[in-house]
Amino acid sequence: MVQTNSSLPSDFIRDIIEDDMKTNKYQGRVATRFPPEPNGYPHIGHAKSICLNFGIAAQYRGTCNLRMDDTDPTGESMEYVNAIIRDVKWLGFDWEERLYYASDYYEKLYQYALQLIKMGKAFVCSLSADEIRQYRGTFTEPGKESPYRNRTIEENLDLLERMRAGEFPDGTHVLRAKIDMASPNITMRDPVMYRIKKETHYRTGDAWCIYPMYDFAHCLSDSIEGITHSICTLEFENNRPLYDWFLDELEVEHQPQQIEFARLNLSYTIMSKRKLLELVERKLVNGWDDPRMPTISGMRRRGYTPEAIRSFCERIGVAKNDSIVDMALLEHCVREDLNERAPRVMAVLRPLRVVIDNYPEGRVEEFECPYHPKNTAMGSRKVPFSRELYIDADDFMENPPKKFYRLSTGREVRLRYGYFIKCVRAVKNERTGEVVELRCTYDPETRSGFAPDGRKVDATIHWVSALHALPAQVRLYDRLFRVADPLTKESDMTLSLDPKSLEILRSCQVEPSMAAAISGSLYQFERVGYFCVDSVDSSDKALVFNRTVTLRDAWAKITEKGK
RNA sequence: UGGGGGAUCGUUCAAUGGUAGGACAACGGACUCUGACUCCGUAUAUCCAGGUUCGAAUCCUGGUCUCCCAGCCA
Repeated sequence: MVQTNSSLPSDFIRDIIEDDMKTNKYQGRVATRFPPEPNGYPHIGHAKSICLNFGIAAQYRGTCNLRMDDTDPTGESMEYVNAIIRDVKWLGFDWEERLYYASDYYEKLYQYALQLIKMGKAFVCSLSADEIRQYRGTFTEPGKESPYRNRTIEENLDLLERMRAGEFPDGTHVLRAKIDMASPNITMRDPVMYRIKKETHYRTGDAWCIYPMYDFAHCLSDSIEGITHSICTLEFENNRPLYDWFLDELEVEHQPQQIEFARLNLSYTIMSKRKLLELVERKLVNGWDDPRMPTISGMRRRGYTPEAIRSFCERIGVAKNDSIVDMALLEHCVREDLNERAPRVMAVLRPLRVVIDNYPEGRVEEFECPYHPKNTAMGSRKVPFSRELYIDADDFMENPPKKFYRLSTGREVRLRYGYFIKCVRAVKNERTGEVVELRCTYDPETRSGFAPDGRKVDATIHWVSALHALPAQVRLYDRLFRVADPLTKESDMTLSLDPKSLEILRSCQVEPSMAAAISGSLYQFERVGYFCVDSVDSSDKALVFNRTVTLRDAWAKITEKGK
């Protein structure tokens, strides 16, 4: 059972379900489904739907099916099916043996179509796609009936069979429901049920050359599976009368109800599968699992956890308002989870050499450093200390502003889990003026991290021993887009991509305990952020880390304000 | 323009005729061997105009804004 909070969530959909339970509408049964089309990788928006559907099923002791809504061979593939299966599983949900495919219902759906024809409720239309569009009318004008609308049942039956048999080329005929060309709801103006597509389907191969449309296939698939609450997004609200129409006309024994909620939008990213595909195909990102992508696989590679994503999906709630959730909330959920579970280690991203003049050459000490400041159960590791160290270049300033209380010439700081050191001199590159090395002294009395004379330091900084540290590459990931809503107006999203969304640091130094780091494992680099071992490019010989998310940074806010 | 939805702190979700509340963000403070975590505190909202009512975010009337629909996509 997946439940991040102790309190059960409540929302308008769960209210409907509780009403249905009270009135015994489905004999107390709750059955949902998550119905992705396998034409792209699932993203965080899908995660919202997954958590909703599986969450509801678990809460009401019902079931949730995983169903591939694969009614259009164009763009669908097994690669996507596998990605979907992997990601839903990874998120922590279980459909048991109920993995279904709309394509498995093709024969049943075809029989339903025949039935509709026999009832005089469907007909084969031989208008071109263009003509159908023209006949459909507009928002303000009613449509015109197709001249083929009154074909006899026998003729329709014959034509549909021949469509199925492959006698006609693409686009020459479609099967349409006979409803009402004057309906103010355009969805009801004799909608297309089947089209001819002589394309190989990734599962059914060439067995079919006619494929059912969403509106026809979806409601019947739900009915076949005994779905009680068919939860979908807002844009299908217009389709609900049609969803019901097929089920009513065919007098199916089980009639599910469709309920619509607002899809997730997240600031600083995009959720359109088409646009995401475009980023991948144009190589503007490094594949579907690029850590900057809002895909589940991208977030996994970035170091986000299923727990964090589930917690996020619970917190954002479920409603019918169009909204854009602040990315900061997702990041908060990630930090909240990682703060608890990530072992602390020290890593220096932009190394600045420090020489401790009064520390004996060749001497090495080891400090016992806990992996977590509050959870002692996480244990500790030994970190070597020697005369030459690296600290982060950010932790030294030659002319520090008032509120900077890290290292500067003449100032003393504490090395995390180590000694107090004082900077006596900054060595500069004569040409560039850049500080290339710090000469410091240490106070041997401060080994515990405290001074016996009670003096205090303003800052504690992280470090690694130059002799013992391991080289590593660190990839600094940030939000993909510079603007909160990259798809506004007709603007090209490409222009909003943030070129700084990935910065690769190739000369980082991490403490030696990281030699054993396992692929995908998560760490907090103390005072810097959360990082994970890249699951694709990292190896024992060449460590590669991805920045999952920065730590909250009060200092960054201060410097930001100064600007 | 016809039809279908939606409007509550900066953002998001609640309040189902009876004190407008939570989370994130922001700001201030405490604590701190992580400028982290944690803790405490502060400010900020009912789209507008009428009406019903002892009492309206909620009910009624009229407006305004906004999203979705004219794929042989889902």
